[in-house]
Amino acid sequence: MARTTGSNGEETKARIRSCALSLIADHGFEAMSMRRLAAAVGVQSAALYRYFPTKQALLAALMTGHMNQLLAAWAEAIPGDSAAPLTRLDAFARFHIRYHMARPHEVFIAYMELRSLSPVHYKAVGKLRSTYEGILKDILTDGSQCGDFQLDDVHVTAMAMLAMLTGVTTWYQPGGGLSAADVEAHYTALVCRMAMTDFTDTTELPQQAAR
Amino acid sequence: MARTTGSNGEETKARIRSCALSLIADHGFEAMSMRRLAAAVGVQSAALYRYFPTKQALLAALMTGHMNQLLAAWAEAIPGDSAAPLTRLDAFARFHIRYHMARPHEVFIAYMELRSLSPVHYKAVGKLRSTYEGILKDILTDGSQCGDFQLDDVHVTAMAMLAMLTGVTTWYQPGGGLSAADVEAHYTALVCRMAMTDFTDTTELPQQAAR
Amino acid sequence: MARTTGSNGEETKARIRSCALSLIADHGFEAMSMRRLAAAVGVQSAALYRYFPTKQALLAALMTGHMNQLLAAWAEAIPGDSAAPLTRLDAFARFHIRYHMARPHEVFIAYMELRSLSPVHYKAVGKLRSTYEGILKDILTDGSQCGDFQLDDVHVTAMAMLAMLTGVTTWYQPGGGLSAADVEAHYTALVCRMAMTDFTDTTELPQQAAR
Amino acid sequence: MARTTGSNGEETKARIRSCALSLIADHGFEAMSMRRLAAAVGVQSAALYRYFPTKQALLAALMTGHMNQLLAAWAEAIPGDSAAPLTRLDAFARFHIRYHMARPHEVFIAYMELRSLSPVHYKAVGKLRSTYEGILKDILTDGSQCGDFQLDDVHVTAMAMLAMLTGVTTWYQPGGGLSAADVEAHYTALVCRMAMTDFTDTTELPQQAAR
DNA sequence: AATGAATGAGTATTCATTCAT
DNA sequence: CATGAATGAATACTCATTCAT
Repeated sequence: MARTTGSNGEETKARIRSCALSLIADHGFEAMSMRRLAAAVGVQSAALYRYFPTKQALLAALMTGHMNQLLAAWAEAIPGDSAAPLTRLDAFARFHIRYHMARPHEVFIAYMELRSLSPVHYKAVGKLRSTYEGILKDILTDGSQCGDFQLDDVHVTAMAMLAMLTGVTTWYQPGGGLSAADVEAHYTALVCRMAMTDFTDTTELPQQAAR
Repeated sequence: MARTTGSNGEETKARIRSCALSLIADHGFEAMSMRRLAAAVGVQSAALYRYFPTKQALLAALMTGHMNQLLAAWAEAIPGDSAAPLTRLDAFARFHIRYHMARPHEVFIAYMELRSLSPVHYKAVGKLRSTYEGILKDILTDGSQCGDFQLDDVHVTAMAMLAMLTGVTTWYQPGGGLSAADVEAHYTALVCRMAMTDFTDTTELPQQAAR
Repeated sequence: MARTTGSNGEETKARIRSCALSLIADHGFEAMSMRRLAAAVGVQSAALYRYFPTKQALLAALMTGHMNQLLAAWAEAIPGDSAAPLTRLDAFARFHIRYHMARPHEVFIAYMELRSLSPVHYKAVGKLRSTYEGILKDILTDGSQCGDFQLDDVHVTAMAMLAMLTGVTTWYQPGGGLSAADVEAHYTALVCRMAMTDFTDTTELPQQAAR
Repeated sequence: MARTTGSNGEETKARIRSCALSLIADHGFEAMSMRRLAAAVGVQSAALYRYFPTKQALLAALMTGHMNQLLAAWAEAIPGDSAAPLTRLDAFARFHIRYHMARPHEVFIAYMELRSLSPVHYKAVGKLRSTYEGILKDILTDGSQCGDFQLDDVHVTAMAMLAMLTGVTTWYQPGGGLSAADVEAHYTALVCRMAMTDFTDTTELPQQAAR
């Protein structure tokens, strides 16, 4: 036999992508076999190679796809460079949390499977990641320069904020006592506190408090 | 050949542990083959099985070992429950950052390979993890109750802080412009800001700022 | 390489079966490695798993296949329940000897590798075996009831006859002084003697003779 | 450590033998690992090699041991060459059944694991086996010559009798409706019938019966 | 557009055996 | 007399991938 009647290339490709996301999120990229993926999609494994030349290419497609969509989504949601830094920071935090909580599979994979990428793809995804980090760093730099924020180090603060925000996917389970909106509000508040400055430098505080 | 002259069980076991840490950190647990591990240790793969009955058992030993050492190290470093919450929070943050920056392999594995654990081991490690999280939560709760901290939600804040602190291992490279002491200071400051309250509730700020 | 030009699934499967029969008969099931089997068939070991999911499944297929063919062959050769018991017994003995001498490999395996079967398969094969034993027991029972045979115990006699008849494969080598037809005649005669009764009960004879 | 206090060579050797008999009977020789055997005995596997230089040697020891004991036991039980052939046949049958039913493990192994023997050991065991078969053949020959038995072929008859008698171990389970004495009586009767002649040649009977 | 048949390299694990102690 | 540490070869089985159809 050959072509299954009624089969359609685009549809199959989309099914492969979504099945792969589930399987990788559940078992990890290395642990997902092309056979299992094919079974989930409902084709023979040989058919997968019509759409993605290698397993690596599939992972790369998933990850760059995710990063590109993330950047595109931000471009749409963007409040503009002209707004006040705190407004922009708040918007960024809300956007990030909301976007990530809605796509736990993609996010998990984007962070966990970086090491499974071949050097070439790793570099490409790294670039997209840097672009995204740049958005936050620009906001922090602007706020720092105009005096709205007081930060020890823009880079460190940005990395800390992103780790914190992205970390939500590792513990949040919908259906518990907290709504997604609650989480979004709490995390956004924490991010803003981290940037705001109206309190004495904390590196001295403990000693004071210990007095 | 049989027993190598001068070979010693305890030593071999330690070498297996440390080689496994490197290899898993670099390639992931699934991607580390027992053959490659044996080669790194300098024995035949069959020899590994004298020390760890399965690959799973090796991972579990590594992870529970790490968590137990972490808890033991804290118990030693502990400033006592009687100190002021902010002092204790500061101490916790510094301890966590310092401990984790010194053991990037263990930390990476402890967070990345949870899913590779079998259910039984997963549960065991989960318990140890909760114990550690409990330390921070207790500090936050105490600070909240005595009014030193003002927090929206102890659990959310604790999770956010831990993700942020632990995240340092994903980007920090010694030898850049930042010293480990700088990073420790910055992160500790951020943690304290997240707990301190002497500025208006940020959930309202953005709207104000957007005016 | 991939698919060999002109390769055909059914053919490969048949070749696997027949090579497996030879190898198991020669070395035993446990001692036959899938590698050696693959080499005998002329494929890579991985190819075997397209046809039989496990080594166990291959053994089970061989053994149930043998038993089913044996039962089918009898159903075809059957002289009918209406014939005289002695006629039927003679027919059974001839059939059994002839069938077994023609398939020494299958027979040897069917008796020797029972213990290598997993419990599930063991039970299935056991059922088929009982069905076959039932054929002989029915003949003996009928002959006993109509007085043609005089038997101490139908079950014991049936077991004894089957062990005797099947045992031929352990020593008979074609090309010696005895033809297969001779063996068939001799064994059939022995079976009939075991069932016939026109001589004094032998359990008393030795004592008499010993007098 | 070295010698376990109180350990004794002869005792250990005997324990190895008896544990090996159980394990081989249960799982087969190939499936019994020296490790499992050592565990059953309560020593390290290396210790086994003090008593048997290889796994093969252990099997050979078990099998030649069994055959030698069998022959020795017959020599003791022997009723003498002067008795009447039927008496001697009866005695042989009773002896064989009794001896074999009492040692199912040894018997099972002696018949099932012949193929696991290396050529050298196979030949040695084969010789002992032939000696034992010779006992029966002599009885049959004597009975044939003096006219007490009428046999088509001494060799075929002997083989048939031995297969039949030995087969008892494959189905008899003590504790059912049949006592060991019953089985002995039934089998002995069958053997005697096979040798006795006072009924028309059975090879012609079926045709008659089919009339 | 997809299948059915196959490959070759790899997996974790187990084996009988050895030898320094 | 026996152990503890190790070996080297083997085991059943799985993998990503290929290619004729």
